[in-house]
Amino acid sequence: MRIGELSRRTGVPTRMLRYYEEQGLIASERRSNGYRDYPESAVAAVEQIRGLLSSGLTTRVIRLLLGMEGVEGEELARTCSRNLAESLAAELDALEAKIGCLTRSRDTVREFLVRSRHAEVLGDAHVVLAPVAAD
Amino acid sequence: MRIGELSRRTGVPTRMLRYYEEQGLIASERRSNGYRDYPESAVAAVEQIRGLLSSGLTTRVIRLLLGMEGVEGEELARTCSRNLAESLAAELDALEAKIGCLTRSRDTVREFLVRSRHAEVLGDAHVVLAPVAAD
DNA sequence: CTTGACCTTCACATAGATGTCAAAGTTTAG
DNA sequence: CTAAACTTTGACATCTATGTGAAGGTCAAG
Repeated sequence: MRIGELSRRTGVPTRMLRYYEEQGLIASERRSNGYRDYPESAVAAVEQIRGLLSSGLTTRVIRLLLGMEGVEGEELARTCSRNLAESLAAELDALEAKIGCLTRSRDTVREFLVRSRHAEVLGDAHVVLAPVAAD
Repeated sequence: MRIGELSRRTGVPTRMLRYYEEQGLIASERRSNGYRDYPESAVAAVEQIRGLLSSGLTTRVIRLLLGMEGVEGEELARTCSRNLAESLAAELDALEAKIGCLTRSRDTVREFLVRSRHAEVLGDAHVVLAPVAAD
């Protein structure tokens, strides 16, 4: 698909799609006329990138992460140097920290809303999932 | 404590501590000479702020979140307008999305490292916590 | 053939968090 | 008293992701 469609389907401006490509986060073929051509899978890829960016990861780190999806067996041992492994271990710790931090805040917000007399605004999922101990 | 100590204990530059105050994220008393004076609790507060910032939240949202910690009962009903509740519900969804996204990436990285012959770089926690199905 | 909706690259501007430095007051050690 | 180590405010720079617009090529519909 061309960039316009990818943009429509993901809600991401074309400007950003080109930027992500420049940063090595997504790839595209070129048609004879120079237009970019994306595979169907680009939609999911872009959505993931957006999620990670909005979670505070930089394009550099995201490139790192994307670089190791789908790598297996022989390939894996070859491409994963000791040094890369250490970088990744550090990133792993950073990810855990972020997850913990966001989770605590999520619980705070959820609880606040439940107790606020405005629980109506909560999607059904929340009220059911959080059997808050009675006051 | 004064700003220098808070900075040393949190690893956050004084420049940033003043910025967080300007953004309404932390508060401080002033000594007779004009120096800022922070309570012990500021250390934890700053650490939380750092975590949230590194997770992609803006100071605006963080201010929102911090504004509702420790609010209870009567106070709560009064301060939580319908409108605020809706903002918070939206933030809650955004938080869930980020958590999901980061969690998926964390699992990818962890699994990658486990399979990479470089599991040594993993803190003990990981290997134990993730009983990965054997190949 | 022209118009409108695409696409290309390139450049410049903005916003938010952060770095860095300057000028000046305060406090403590020597 | 003076020097060193704090503190204050304020200005200006930087980085990253993003907005915006210009100048021009491509293509399908009329």
